Amino acid sequence: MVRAASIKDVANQAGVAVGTVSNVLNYPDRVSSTTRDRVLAAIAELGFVRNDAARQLRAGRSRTMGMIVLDAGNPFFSSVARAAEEAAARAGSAVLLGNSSHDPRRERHYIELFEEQRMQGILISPTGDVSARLAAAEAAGLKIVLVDAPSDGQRFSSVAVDNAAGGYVAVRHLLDAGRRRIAFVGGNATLRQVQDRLAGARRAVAEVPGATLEVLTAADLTVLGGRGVGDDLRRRTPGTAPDALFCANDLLALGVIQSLAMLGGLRIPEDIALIGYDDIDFAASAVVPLSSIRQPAELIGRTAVELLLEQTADEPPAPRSVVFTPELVARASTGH
Amino acid sequence: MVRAASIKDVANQAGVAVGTVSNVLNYPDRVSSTTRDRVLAAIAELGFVRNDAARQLRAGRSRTMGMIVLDAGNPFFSSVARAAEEAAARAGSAVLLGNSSHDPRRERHYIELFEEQRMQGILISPTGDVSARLAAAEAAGLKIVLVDAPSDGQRFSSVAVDNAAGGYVAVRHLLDAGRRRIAFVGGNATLRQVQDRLAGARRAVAEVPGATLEVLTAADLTVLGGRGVGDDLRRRTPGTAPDALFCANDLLALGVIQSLAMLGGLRIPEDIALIGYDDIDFAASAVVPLSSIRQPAELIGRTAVELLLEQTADEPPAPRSVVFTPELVARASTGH
DNA sequence: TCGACACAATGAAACGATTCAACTCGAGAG
DNA sequence: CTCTCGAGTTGAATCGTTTCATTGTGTCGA
Repeated sequence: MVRAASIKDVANQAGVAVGTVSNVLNYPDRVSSTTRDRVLAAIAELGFVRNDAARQLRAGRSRTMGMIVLDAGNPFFSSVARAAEEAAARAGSAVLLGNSSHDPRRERHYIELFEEQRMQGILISPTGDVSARLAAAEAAGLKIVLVDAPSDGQRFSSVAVDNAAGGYVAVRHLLDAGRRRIAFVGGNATLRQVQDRLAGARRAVAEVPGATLEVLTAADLTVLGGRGVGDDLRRRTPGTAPDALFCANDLLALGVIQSLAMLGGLRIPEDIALIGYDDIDFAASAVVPLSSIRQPAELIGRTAVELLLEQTADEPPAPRSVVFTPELVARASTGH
Repeated sequence: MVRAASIKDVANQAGVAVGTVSNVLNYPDRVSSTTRDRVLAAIAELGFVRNDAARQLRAGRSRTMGMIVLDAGNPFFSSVARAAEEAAARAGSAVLLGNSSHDPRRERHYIELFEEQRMQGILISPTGDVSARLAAAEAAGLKIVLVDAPSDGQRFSSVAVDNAAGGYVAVRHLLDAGRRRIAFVGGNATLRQVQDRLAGARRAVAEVPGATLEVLTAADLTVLGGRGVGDDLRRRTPGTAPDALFCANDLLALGVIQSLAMLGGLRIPEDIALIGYDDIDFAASAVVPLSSIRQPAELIGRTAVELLLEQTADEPPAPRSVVFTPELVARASTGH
């Protein structure tokens, strides 16, 4: 096969004009059934597949949307992505996924890729402050929806979960269990979600006299990063370690559990209580079942697609921000 | 903004011909530095972004490749995908991800999407027998690499892990621990990987007189599916349950652990030993640290991209099949 | 002074689909 | 028999880029 069949080849084969073939593909009712059958037969015979680049060039825009997630390996994001794909498929659209891995360079790379491809829009969980870059993409006609991030001054639609509330609930839960020397385990400090969870945590601690909040930094927001923090804690002199840990996500918390519970030293929850964030499927099956803050991942993904499709209308409404409320799930790691 | 800036607008702005702008973008050395600077200034001023659809239309093919995975929520696949993305980025290419979720319809949808987009190629973990569909895509010029699946008669390049060997090693390990009433927990029976792991398991059982192999079916290859199997086992009359379980993947095994160890009844590994497959990060931090069969996910992803790039050469070599060997990781769930 | 040569820059053609004004052809009305 | 109408079909123009043969310009050697 030297060259893929084009619409022109189909037209020749069927003995009709190219415009007619195009009509068969896009407006079947405009074509008489005999002609239509002849064209469809030619298409089947030649194995013709429409060239989306050409269609897009003429149409000015693609029908697919791009999604950029912070960590495709995090079950929370894969749930969000999956729900988004399904919602898009139902609407006759498609989602293609890029994984920034918290790396602004890779994120930028995907934004540019999507912009070059003139995608319908971008669903993005930003690594940090990319609003300038996104504004440029929007100026080029892409619709932007921020996912799991608050709207940037109503410029873009967004779907988020109230991270400050989540952080507050998590630490409040630890305080209610009688813990006072709380530590927050975060990673990349520039990440908005993490900042907000920390802010909520601070607010909860401030309400209880005598309670303190220490901030620990993990290498990254992964199981491995959490294991590192756990290793550090085990090396502390007894009594100086916190009596409760609030981890910025479940992966971190699972890493801490791996380090503490398996390699010995501190016991969970007796010596140190632990709560994570996201309530991923693995949280319930950890060595010590992990308390967590549940976020409605599917709902987030679905809503993100809806917000984007809303913006693709001829007269798009003003950008909207949807905020969900997270929910405490108490398990053994905090004494339940 | 009515319309995104085109190369023609840039040419006007800079006072040069469109061909020159194109040269600045693609062959900067062909252009004098003064002209180049002028063009670059115009590009910056207009916020010009190359329209990839037009470029592709002219070039005949995209520079990005599509990847279709069976389950983006499975950490094994997300590791593979991530490694592939990185390898592609290093080669100046990009990977966009689609998630078939074991659904042949969604898989087909993505294949067609990639074909319409005239992607460079497709990296795919097929759900079942899609070789006819893939052959059509190949005839249209896409390069195909089968990922985590054996080659289909050398027609396509492929990168796989010897699943039969993995299944054999897993069950051999259970037998060596003195277990005799083995059960295999699989899901979708049409999945080649699962079939092969079962075949390896059968071979190991056949070598030991008195050993038996029962096959249990999970609703799907997820944590939830495993939990269902665990619930069934707990309801069996004592003594009729198997004394060892080989799960087709770690998600299943973790689900079984959730059901058995947490809700009580059978103890792991005393009453029932357990081994999974993939050795995902969460395996080590389970309630009972999970023995597993490790697959080199990063290596698989990287190799897949290499095989694809190999095929994009002007004179592509014959398709190659790379097969890796899995490795036993023994932990507490089998008595270590 | 002229020709040869390299280097820059030009601009028309091509890629494959969609769009749309124009055309054809019967059927039905007058 | 002519006119109108509308359904069906046609094919040229268009989208934004790349390619490449052609033209223009300046330098150098003879």
